[in-house]
Amino acid sequence: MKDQLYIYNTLSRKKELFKPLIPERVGLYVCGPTVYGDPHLGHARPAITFDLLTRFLTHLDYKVRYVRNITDVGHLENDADEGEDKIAKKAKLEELEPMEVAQYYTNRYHHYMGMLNVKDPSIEPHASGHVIEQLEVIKSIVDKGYAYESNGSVYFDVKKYDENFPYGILSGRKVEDLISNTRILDGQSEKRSAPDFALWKKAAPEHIMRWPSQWSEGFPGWHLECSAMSKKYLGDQFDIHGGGMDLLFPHHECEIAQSTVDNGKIPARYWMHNNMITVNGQKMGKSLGNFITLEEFFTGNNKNLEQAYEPMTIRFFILQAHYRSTLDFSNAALQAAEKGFDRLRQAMANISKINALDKSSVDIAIFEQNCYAALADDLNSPVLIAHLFDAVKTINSLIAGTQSITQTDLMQLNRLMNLFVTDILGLDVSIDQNNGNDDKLHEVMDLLLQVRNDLKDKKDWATADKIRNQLNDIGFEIKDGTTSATWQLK
RNA sequence: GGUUCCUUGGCCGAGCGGUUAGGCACUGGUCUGCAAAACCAGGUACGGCGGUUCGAGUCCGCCAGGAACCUCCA
Repeated sequence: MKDQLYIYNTLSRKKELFKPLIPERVGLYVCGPTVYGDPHLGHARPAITFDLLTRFLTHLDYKVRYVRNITDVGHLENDADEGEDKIAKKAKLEELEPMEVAQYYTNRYHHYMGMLNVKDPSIEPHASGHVIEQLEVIKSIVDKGYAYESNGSVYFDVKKYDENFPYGILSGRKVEDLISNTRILDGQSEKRSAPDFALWKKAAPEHIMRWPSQWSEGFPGWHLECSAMSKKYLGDQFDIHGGGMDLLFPHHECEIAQSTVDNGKIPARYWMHNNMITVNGQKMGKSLGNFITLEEFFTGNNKNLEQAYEPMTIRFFILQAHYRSTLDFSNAALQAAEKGFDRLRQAMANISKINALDKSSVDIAIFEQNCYAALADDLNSPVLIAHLFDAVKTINSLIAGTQSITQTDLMQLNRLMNLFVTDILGLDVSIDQNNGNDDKLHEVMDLLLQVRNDLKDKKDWATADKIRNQLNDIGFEIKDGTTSATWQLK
């Protein structure tokens, strides 16, 4: 199984067999959030995608070191020459220390990712805590002659790089095109050429986030933190680099250029990019202002939401699409996901009600094989889920008595459902908190249903229906069986 | 303008040359006092036009429409 995982590599634009540099170990670096705003649905996608990846790799017995950064410096707005740091800008706006802003949104990010059942990475380095490492990378690049100083700032020399290395191998861009297609250069530009990018930026007097360096008091450039921190925690070269497709260019391209000069090799061997979540076919994003925060999804407090959605509905919704496809948000799609997930969750709870027989009409081995094959095929979670729904049908049929299963197969079925649904897809199917874990409530409900049963025996349908309807209004779903009834909270 | 990619049934979404993806919704049946749930059954879609092939949503070309990136963005 381990030697059959195929991953789509953006570098080659092909699915490739995954082979780690060091057997049994995987080094994974994923671009995390810039903490200057509340986490929205778009942030959930890479978090869940790479959570699925680490869960699966871990299941395959790899020892995974998962590094996901927190960007709390850098990421200039507008043109580099007049850019303003996003965190600093927000801080000024809210009259806070920049670190207060970063801390606040970092906490929020952690909280909501936790609700989505996203496991913490092994290391979560902050850019602000790695300025020294970033300065070292700059020095290394300057020493090798691929960067130049200009007015206290340091820029990466893309033209020179392109003479000796393949600039654009990830995004397919050509330097000449970049030069000719860039808008008219700012007259005061400190850059020699349009595609050059800042490694170090001299701070304007009003700029509050600043560190000393041999060039100026300033701050590190956009793309540097990932080069510096991946090197520190994963080495000169590691296995997988992940992030959103919108980071492909220029961020990851620049990262490759920096690290290649610094270490003499491309930093990661497999580059994975998750696609965007869209709203009406358009990317959900901070700048477009069409994003819905996770808090809003969970409370329903947004004009575009018809209702609140549970975190697991959101997770299921995202996993129902392949990570490399765009996923269009709509209430209808989310409501469909909610119902589908509920059916899956219900079936999971019902496995315990199945009676084993001495013969199986179901083939568990094929089911298992199908599930693994789906995951091994570039993490095809929608196909995996399709197979899981086949199992749901099987479970329901077993309860309905139209199929049979042996004790051995039943245990295997139970194990596999838990493995794929809970452990690997990370879907929390527990319905405890939702089902009233109050013993007294159970007793009262049982009493009520017993009374109703007596009414039914007397053919007092009016009163029996009244009880059922009103319980329904309160939020209890009543399912009548042939002899007794069961209930659950909706 | 450049680079990359997408267009599948009522909706969401798989599919990588040849047999039903799956979910939601819908229709009929079974069960039920009636419902609900569940089970059984049902609808045959692939933007347009050419081409390759015994055979094409699936490969190639052209056209139409859309998206992402080329400024920060997951």
